[in-house]
Amino acid sequence: MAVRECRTTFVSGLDVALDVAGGKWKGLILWALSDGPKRFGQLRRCLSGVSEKMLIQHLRELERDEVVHREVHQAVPPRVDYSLTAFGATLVEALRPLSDWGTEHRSRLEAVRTAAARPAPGKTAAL
Amino acid sequence: MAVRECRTTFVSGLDVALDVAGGKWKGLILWALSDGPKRFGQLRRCLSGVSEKMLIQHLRELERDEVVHREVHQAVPPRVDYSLTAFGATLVEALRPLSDWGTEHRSRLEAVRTAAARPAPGKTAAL
DNA sequence: CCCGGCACTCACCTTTTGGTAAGTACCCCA
DNA sequence: TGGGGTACTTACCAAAAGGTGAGTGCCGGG
Repeated sequence: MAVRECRTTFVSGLDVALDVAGGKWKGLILWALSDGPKRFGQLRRCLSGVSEKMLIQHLRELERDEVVHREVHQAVPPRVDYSLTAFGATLVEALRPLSDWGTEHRSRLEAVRTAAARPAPGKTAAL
Repeated sequence: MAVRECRTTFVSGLDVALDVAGGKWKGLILWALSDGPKRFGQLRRCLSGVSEKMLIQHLRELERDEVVHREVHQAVPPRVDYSLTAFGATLVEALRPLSDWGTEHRSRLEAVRTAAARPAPGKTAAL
């Protein structure tokens, strides 16, 4: 009830976006698909380390959110193609600055965290 | 070993950035501080719903990553000011497009998810 | 004199997230 | 005949993230 200490408007935009793109593998999936449509098995091989369960789960969520399109080809061995929708492409674009930021500052962050992890390196921590 | 099915370069930029800004309240904290320095209690009131534990934990991580600055004023009632560093400001900028995207498409996403949540609205789901 | 606010810290618990491993149904190839 | 590839589903588990509530020391106000 105070005079307004802080801005509360907006706020949630980030939550919304991270709810869509915030899974462990979603960025990778989006990125892989921004290179062109891929089949399920292709994606699995691209995202080395991902389990089938997580890959499908994330793909289902991305499909529900209409950022990826799933197309089933009725064929002898099952064949499913995943691709970015136009909407998905806007998300990838919105993600890019953040990705660039991370790429640009990765080494700085690593250094800073390493330094923070060991309390007494050699010099006395002045304070 | 294949001819290269997909791009694996980069990738991690997003992971790095989300590791810094990806907590439940970090976006809110960053946003609140981008409006100007705040005291601990002020932040707590701004981010209604946050527990003290999470607020401190996130602030400590942001401080370690050098995106926020913590300044203790030796005073009769303890007084601590938190502010964005210049580095933190670059992160806020990188976050903005994503926040804008979320704000812009929130209602679309809500609609799509509501529709996906109820399998049979009125029409028989053919299949 | 006790209560509340300041800025925390700590122990414990629940929820969410991600991972493992197995099974399904079908087909081709050796 | 059976092993591998296709695209999944399911049950169970572990780890991480987040939340609750209490305690700390010091002070001013009612």
